Amino acid sequence: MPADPLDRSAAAPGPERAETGAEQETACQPDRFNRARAAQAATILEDYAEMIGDLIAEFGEARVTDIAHRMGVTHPTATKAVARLRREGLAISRPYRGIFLTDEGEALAGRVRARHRTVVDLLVAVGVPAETAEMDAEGMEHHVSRTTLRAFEDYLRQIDAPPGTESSSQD
Amino acid sequence: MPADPLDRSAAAPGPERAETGAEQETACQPDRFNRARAAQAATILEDYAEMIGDLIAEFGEARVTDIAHRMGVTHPTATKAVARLRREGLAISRPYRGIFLTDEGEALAGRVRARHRTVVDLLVAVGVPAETAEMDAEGMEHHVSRTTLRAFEDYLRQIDAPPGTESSSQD
DNA sequence: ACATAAGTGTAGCCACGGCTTCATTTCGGC
DNA sequence: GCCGAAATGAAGCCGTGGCTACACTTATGT
Ligand SMILES: [Mn+2]
Ligand SMILES: [Mn+2]
Ligand SMILES: [Mn+2]
Ligand SMILES: [Mn+2]
Repeated sequence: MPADPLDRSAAAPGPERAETGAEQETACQPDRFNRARAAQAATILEDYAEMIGDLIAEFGEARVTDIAHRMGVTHPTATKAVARLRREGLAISRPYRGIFLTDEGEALAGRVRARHRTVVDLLVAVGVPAETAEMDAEGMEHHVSRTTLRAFEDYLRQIDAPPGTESSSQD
Repeated sequence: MPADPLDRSAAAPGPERAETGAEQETACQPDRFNRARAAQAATILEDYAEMIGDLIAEFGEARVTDIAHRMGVTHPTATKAVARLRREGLAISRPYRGIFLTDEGEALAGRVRARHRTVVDLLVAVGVPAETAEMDAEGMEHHVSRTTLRAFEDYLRQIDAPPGTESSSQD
C-alpha cells in the first residue's frame, strides 16, 4: 500500500499542552463517556427502585411478576434485578414473598421519581408533546446531573412565575 | 418454613389487586422502557461513529488507538466496537489499517453530531452551565427522539429571535 | 382436601462491552 | 536494511441484562 499519505504526527492535537488556561479538549472527552457509562450502569437500579416504590404504593408490596410486567421483561430478568437491588442494600425480600425497599431504596425511589417528573415537565415546557416527553424522559433522566436538575427546576419555577411579576433578572 | 408471619393480604391497603382498568394505564409503561433500552443499544454505535467521523476530519483516518484513547477505553474494546460497526455496515477497515465510515456511517455520524449540539444548546438555553451541559448531553442525546429534537430546534430558534422583534409571537 | 393454576426460583443460554494478556504486524530511527 | 517500539489483532475473563425451560411453592376453586 502507498506509504500512508497521512501523517498524524503533524496534525496531532498538540505535542505541548498549554496548561492551566486551555483544557486539552480531547483530554476531558474520555471523562464525558465514562460519566455517561456510569449513569447507564445506575439506570437499571433507578428504574426498578422507582417501579417497586410505585407498586408498594399501589398494592402494599411489589411482586416479581408485576415488576416484570411493568418493566416489559420476563420474570427471571426482574428477579435478577431484584437480586442486584438486594446486593446494593436497596431492597429486601424473602423467597416467594413480596419485595420491599430499604430506607435507602425508598430514598432513591423518591429522588428518581421527582427527577423523572422534573425532566418531563421541562421537556413539555420547551414544547415537547406530553407523550413524547414521557417516552424520552425515561432514558434521559438517568443522565441528568444534580446541576442540570437544579437548572431545570429553576427554569420551571421561572416560567411558572406570573408574567406580570417581573423580578426576572434578579433572584 | 415457619408459617410466614407476613400475609400479603394484610399489608395491602386494597385487598383487591389491579382488577379494573389498572392494567390499562400501565400498559404503555413497558413500551417506554423498551424504547429506552433500544436507545441504549444504539448508544455505542452512535458515539463511536461520531468519534470516528471526528478523527477522519482531523487526521484523514481513524486509528483504533486514537478511538480508544478518546473514548476512554482500551484498544481491544475499541476494536470490538469497530467490528460491530462493520457488521452494521457503518464502517470499513482492513487489518492494521485505519477505520473509515461508509456513506451510511457518515450520515449517522452527521446526524449524531448535529443532535449532540442541539441538545447541548438547549441545555445551555435553559440555564445549564456549558461544561455540565456537555457532560450530560453525552448520555441524554441518545434518548432524544426526532420529535423532541425538532421541539428543541424550534425552541432554540424561537429564543434566538431578537427580543425586540416580536412579530412572531402574538401579543 | 386436593387438583390445578399462578407465582417464583434456578439453571443455563446469548450478546454486549468492559478488561488483561500475549502474538503479530507495521512504523520509524539509525 | 534492521531492530526496537508502537500499533493492531486475537483470545479469553468478567459482570450485566436480556431470554427460555424447567422445578418448585403458593394460591385458588371445587
Ligand atoms: Mn428511566
Ligand atoms: Mn423514570
Ligand atoms: Mn453520546
Ligand atoms: Mn455525543
